[in-house]
Amino acid sequence: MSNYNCNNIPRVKHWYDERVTNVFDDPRITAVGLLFEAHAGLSARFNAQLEEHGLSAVEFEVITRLARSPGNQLRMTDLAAQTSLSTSGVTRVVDRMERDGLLTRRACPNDRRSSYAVVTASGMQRLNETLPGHLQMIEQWFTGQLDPEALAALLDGLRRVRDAAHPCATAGSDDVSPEQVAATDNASRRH
Amino acid sequence: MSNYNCNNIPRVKHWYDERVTNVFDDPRITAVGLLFEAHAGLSARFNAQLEEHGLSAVEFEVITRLARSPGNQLRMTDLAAQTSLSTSGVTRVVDRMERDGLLTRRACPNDRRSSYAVVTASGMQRLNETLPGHLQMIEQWFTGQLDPEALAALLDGLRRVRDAAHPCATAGSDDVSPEQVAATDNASRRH
DNA sequence: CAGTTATAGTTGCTCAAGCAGTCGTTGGGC
DNA sequence: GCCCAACGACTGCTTGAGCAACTATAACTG
Repeated sequence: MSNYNCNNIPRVKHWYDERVTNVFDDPRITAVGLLFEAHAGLSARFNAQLEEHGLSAVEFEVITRLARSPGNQLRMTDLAAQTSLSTSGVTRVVDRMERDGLLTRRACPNDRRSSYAVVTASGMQRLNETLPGHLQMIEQWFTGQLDPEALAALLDGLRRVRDAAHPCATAGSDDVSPEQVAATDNASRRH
Repeated sequence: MSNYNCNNIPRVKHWYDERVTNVFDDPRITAVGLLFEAHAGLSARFNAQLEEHGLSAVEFEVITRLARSPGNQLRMTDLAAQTSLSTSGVTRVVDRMERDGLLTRRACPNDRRSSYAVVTASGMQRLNETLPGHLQMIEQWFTGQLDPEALAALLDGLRRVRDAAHPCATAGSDDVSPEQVAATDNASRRH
């Protein structure tokens, strides 16, 4: 669904305010629609594949960000910062993932307030099982859809939009971005 | 937050599997990161502006899709199809918006199972208050960030990705897309 | 060193959303 | 005309997430 007729609307005029009835053709609206739909479509594909491996998008992002960090670990707060989850959100994801054996908590030696979330061997294994398929999905539905120049142009445009609109990601390192894959939804509320 | 250091990780090797430690540089990952972060950034900006007018992203999408439909109304099911909300989700959003006076339900004359969600005058007014600012946001954070050719290239790329990845939107009409603005999150689960 | 303030993480509460089940309605096959 | 499958909307239940309050620790200030 979601296809359907998607409204072959005859663009009727209304007594209220006829601006409203025409405004929807605005190229700006179309542009946003494209970006958002591309995102939604990719999310859907990715989620399906991740689910095959028993991971939600958020979990995948969490485990990914941990795995790429030194020692396969990150303090809860830093994890929150990277995942665009709130700290309480992180507490709970880590709860679930710890329960599932993918992660463990480890006390931070120099700061007794902090604790690390650490990927377990089992978590690494899960990630290794999941990643190749994930990359393949990206290739199949995204990067592989365009020839190199078109892709470069697309990424270039995206980068500029990202740099403008994304309140943070720009700050820390310049091309940090890799794999917001999960964030996506939540991100909205916080920045 | 979410900036922070975003990990200036020295890309340590681990005994588990060194693939994992390098894989994160993969350009495919970066590509997805850009798209998702651009989306997240724009969502955040848009949400902030919508909130000023007392609308959530979902509500904005709902009212927008209704307003652009003949008679400013749509059957609940069709609305669900267009918004990438489940039908029960639509029931509830419409509940809330009806409570807030933005929408009304109207019985469908020829099919007693169906009912229409209709935008009220107050709802139209709210939309009219909200839209100009919204368009301005799009301009400011998205389309205005790129010169015309770059924008065209970006949109072209997005369209191809969208057409490939978005399970539906392609079906009904070909450029239906306008304003998934809200969807974005949910979409994932359904397609 | 004492007292204050800031930080890290967790927990209670609320809310939005989906799924699955329900009820009424419709339409097709006989 | 009767029966049964399909459909449209709604409701109960569960889940995931954020906010705000709370606790313990750390850091600062005098």
